[in-house]
Amino acid sequence: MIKHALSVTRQADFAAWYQDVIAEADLAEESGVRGCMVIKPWGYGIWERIQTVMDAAIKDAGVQNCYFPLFIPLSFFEKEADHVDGFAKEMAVVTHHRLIGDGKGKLIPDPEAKLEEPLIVRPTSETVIGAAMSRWVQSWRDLPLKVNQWANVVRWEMRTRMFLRTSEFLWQEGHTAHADRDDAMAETLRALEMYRAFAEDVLAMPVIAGEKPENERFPGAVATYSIEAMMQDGKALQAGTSHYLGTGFAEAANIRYQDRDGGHSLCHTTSWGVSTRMIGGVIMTHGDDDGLRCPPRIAPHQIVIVPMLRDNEEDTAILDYCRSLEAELKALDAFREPVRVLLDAGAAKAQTKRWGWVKKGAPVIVEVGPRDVAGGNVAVIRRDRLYQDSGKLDTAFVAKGDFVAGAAAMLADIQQGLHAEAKARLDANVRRDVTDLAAHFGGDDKFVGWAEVQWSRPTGAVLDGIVEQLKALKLTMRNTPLDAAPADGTCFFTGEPAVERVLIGRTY
RNA sequence: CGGGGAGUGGCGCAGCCUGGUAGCGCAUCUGCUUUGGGAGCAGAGGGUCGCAGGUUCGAAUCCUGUCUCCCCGACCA
Repeated sequence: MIKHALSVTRQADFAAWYQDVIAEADLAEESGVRGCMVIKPWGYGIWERIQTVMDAAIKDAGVQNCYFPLFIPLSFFEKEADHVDGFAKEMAVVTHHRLIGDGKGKLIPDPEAKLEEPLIVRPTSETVIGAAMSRWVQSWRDLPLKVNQWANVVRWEMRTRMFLRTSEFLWQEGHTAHADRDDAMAETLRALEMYRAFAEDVLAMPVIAGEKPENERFPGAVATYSIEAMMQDGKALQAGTSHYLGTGFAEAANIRYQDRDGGHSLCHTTSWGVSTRMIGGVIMTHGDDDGLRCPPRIAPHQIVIVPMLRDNEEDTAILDYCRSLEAELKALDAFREPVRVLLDAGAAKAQTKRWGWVKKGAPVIVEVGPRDVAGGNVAVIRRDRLYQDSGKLDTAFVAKGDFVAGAAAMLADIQQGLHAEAKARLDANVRRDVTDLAAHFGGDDKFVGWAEVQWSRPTGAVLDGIVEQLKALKLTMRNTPLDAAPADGTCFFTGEPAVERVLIGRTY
């Protein structure tokens, strides 16, 4: 019987387990402000890694970073009807700019200081960036225009969950303007592919990229694409979105250009984003009953050295040995970056530190005690295979030089192994033989995955009916995978000839 | 917004029904003994019980009001 580091298992209560991982791995905590969290150093360190790698990919695509205001005038939203319809229910509004005492020891908004026009705390920035684009785009020579910002946004969600849906969250939002549909659509799909590759290669999180059905589109978009990841409980997580916005936003913000022939045309715009939700995805993709398993590429520390200090004269020798090990490891590259090493020489007990790093999911933990120093060894624990078959902690005692020589390859192996494990789970849980959704999703299986069915892509009332039918089973359509096999049968819902395949499942 | 739960040392909780000025575990500090699967023993410090009223000789406990957070649901880029 293995003694695990967490008190709740995934099998027993997945939701409680998720919250326990966040607490035990020191990723984040409740802030006392409704739906908002404090992201702690380890959690924020993961976000910084996501930012670093994603930012490089964004810049590689010729997109430039900018920063736009947190506050957006209400009138900006009113210009695009679908957009405001989609967000109206969840917008935080600033109405006053000053407080006064109410005479009872409390502060209240000063009625004299009411804003003439309310300001919205941005839920997304299409409108304010569109206003800038209308100034910046004059000629066909100004296109394409591609900007991105790293920012916080606020959406007043009814129900929040740490990382997955918080009232305030951190993200990047890319916004581009193009001369025509083809160029804008190419950009939309480029961003989608960037996200797919990022999720797979960096987060080790396999995803399915596809187009969202009409009812799941971003408010105001002509087409919305997503990457969908499967969590260990079989639910889907929308981990990134990319939208082709057509000319609607360009019309609302008056983004026009003069073409080669002297005529004026509306731009075609796109927007795309990923957020701190990705961290929730990493937790539910790679976490186990001992906490998080952090993929090496986003681990703030890839290798943590834990000296077994005992407050005696041996400590100096142990620390010297650890420092030389740290220096050797830091000189290495893994994934074409310097290896990130932490020598945890703090005052806590060695065992406490070890289990702390296990729960945080540091990919490799290296323990160094007096016996290792004497023998020139290190004791290595891989987070992706913590236990021997016997249930004992799997600590490998190897020569220090051998460990250093193989460290980069070990990190690559862990990264690859985590991906393979998650990919196998995704593949095994997408079912293409489902004939009865109620039976499949209503059975005793605790963690049902997704069903892929053929459909005729109906619209309007027929689509609404399907959505209602799925809703009764707590199901939604995730996306129509871009790389699915061509349709060759009839629609699961209407019986008409099918045109494509669509994924169905429960979602976060 | 509907349903449920919770606000008591840093954290997690008990006490409340049957009022008598607060207790436990973890953490912290000190000492000694330990040390490669989360140490043991002894001792110490730290809270006036979300907030505001009320009842009472006396309120964490009873009453009224109020605020906040969490969970489930509805909703949702």
